[in-house]
Amino acid sequence: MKPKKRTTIYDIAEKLNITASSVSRALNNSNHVNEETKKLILKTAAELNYKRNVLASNLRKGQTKTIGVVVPRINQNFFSNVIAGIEETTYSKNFNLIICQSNESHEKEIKCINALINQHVDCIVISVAIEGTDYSHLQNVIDHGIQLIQFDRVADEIETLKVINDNEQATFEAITHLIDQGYKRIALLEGPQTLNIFRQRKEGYLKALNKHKIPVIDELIIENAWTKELGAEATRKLLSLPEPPDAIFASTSDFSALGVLEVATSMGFKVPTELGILGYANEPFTELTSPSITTIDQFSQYMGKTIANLYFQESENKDTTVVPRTISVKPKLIVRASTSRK
Amino acid sequence: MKPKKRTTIYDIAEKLNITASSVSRALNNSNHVNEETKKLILKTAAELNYKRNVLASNLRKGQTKTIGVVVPRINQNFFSNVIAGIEETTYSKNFNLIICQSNESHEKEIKCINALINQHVDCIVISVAIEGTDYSHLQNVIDHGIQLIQFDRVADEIETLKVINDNEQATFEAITHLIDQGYKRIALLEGPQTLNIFRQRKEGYLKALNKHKIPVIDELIIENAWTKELGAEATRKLLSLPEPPDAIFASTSDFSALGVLEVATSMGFKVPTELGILGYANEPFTELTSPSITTIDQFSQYMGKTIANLYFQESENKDTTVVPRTISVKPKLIVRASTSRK
DNA sequence: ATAATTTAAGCAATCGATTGCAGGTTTGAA
DNA sequence: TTCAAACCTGCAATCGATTGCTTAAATTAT
Repeated sequence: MKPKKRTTIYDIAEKLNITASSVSRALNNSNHVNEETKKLILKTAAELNYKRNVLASNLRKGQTKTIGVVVPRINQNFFSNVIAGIEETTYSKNFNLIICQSNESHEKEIKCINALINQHVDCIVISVAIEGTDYSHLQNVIDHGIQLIQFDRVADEIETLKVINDNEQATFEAITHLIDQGYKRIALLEGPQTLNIFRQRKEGYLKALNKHKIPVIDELIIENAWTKELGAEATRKLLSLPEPPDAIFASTSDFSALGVLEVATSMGFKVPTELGILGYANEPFTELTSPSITTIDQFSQYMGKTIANLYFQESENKDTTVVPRTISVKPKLIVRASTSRK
Repeated sequence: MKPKKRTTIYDIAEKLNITASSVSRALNNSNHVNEETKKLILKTAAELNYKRNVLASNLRKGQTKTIGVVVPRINQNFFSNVIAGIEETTYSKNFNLIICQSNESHEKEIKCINALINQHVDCIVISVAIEGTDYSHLQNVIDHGIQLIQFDRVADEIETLKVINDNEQATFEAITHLIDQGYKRIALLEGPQTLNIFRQRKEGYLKALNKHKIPVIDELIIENAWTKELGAEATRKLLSLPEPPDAIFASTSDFSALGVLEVATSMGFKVPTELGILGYANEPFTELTSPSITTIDQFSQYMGKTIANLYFQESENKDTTVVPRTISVKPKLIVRASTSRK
């Protein structure tokens, strides 16, 4: 690579026989520069193909106009939609986004966070990995004076702005729907209980059963079934029980629900008549399976926009300190064929 | 937000009564520092929760260890997989990724590129938007001495490193497969011919027909059918013809093929017996539709890794200038139910 | 015509880390 | 014992943009 020398404000200054200060002021549209010279500077800058060195600028200003986002997986529909939502707002505010994925690894999550702190981003938005129970790296973000916003999967004990789904309520409604459809033995595939979202979903499940006086059967609750493969495995076990369930709620994801559907089909269970299936997240594919899968939409893009707006609101009133608070978005049950037997 | 003062090397230096130079050297593990002091410095740095200011460091070094990626859409399977592939390599090399999406808008693509130039990224990886025919913004990247790597959708006239699919060959094989299955009137949904990939796919289509002496019928070639909606619309038109096609190749994407499938099904055409459907990109959902959709896999993650490796190879031999060249990855036909009628 | 004010532009320090050069000390070889 | 090599460490400049302060010039008010 040719080490092409880039144009700096000094080059422009030299060419016009003025100082870099004036060039800088002109480029920042300060009104402490003569209109004529300003025009001349702008014109020369364009001619020389000048591009501001943001490194220098940011170093001086102590602000990078950059938001870092850490998600478990970029290519999971929910997360990519949240990112799209964030981007919509940040783009209009001329902010940059640095996107990192933790791949569900705690160790990598920490590395990402540290990289973002090093980068002096103005804000970090995170949904934590499945792994890990220690969140001192998040505290560290705060200690460095960086605004932290958690979403979806949040560490309760770290007090920050949080944007979450009302998982419990959504699950409650979903299970109620299953009961309405006449399902009586409803199994739950649960995610790691270290994560708030999975605890809340379980809670919604239990409350719905309780309300309808349906007994909670331990063998119908399967831990850690949060991938397609684990969902499939769990289903194989469940459907081989002497008294198998007549519905399975894959509380962790639609991927898990997909695993359920495939195993159920291959084992000859008719969906939805003999087995109801309910997923979570409204991945696009849930519409395409046969039968299509009932699921819960999280308004992911809207969540992203909410997150970004929250940041800009807060950063505007610098004087007052940030009050940790939680914004809860109510998800929506999307009823499809896999649970419609009436 | 509290404007917490961050620890700098000067703070460490002051505390230990040495100079910042030594601290810097110790932190960079230079061997020009006494082992004992080095240890002491590292210990103190950890105690003070020191985080290197990459802005300052990069400014000084003129290198950011950051690669910028510009894609039309982050949440399209092909692109998110390429990104995942890139990330795998860059992560291991301790490089950062800044990901931008153009949303298929030329104007936004230019803004992204300029933002990345401002950020002084070391390399820009891009797959261009559907919109646009002027690629001076890419030339501009090169003029700023930034390594540019194009992939998939490339601007032929800009000489850079390129990583592409052999679209023509892949299409040729796909169409040959259709012919083998006995399809005779094969329609083509083509993408904007401004993009190389769509031109190549059309070329493969034409060559395959020619080779088998099948006449090319103009009314079976539909321009600009590159979204699900446009694919659906095109299909409605095609299947209403006096002599409708018996197969449709959605050369633009699986989304388009999905539109074809939905319309065909709703119009009562049996797939694959009465109508064969072929997509492009091997989106995960193609496996889930009924019938499942035959498509072409592009080894997207592998492409991503190839791109990143290419960059690191090139950056290692700084002395020699980069020779523009093209690496072609051969995609693979995935035969599924939607074209299997034998 | 002179003082007061406004406007324009320069000077120089600053952000934090890096690094070539130089000075000083220690070690080892002759 | 003397000199060279090896090893540490400090000094000061540098990366490029920004900005408070100052000075000079131009404009307005008195």
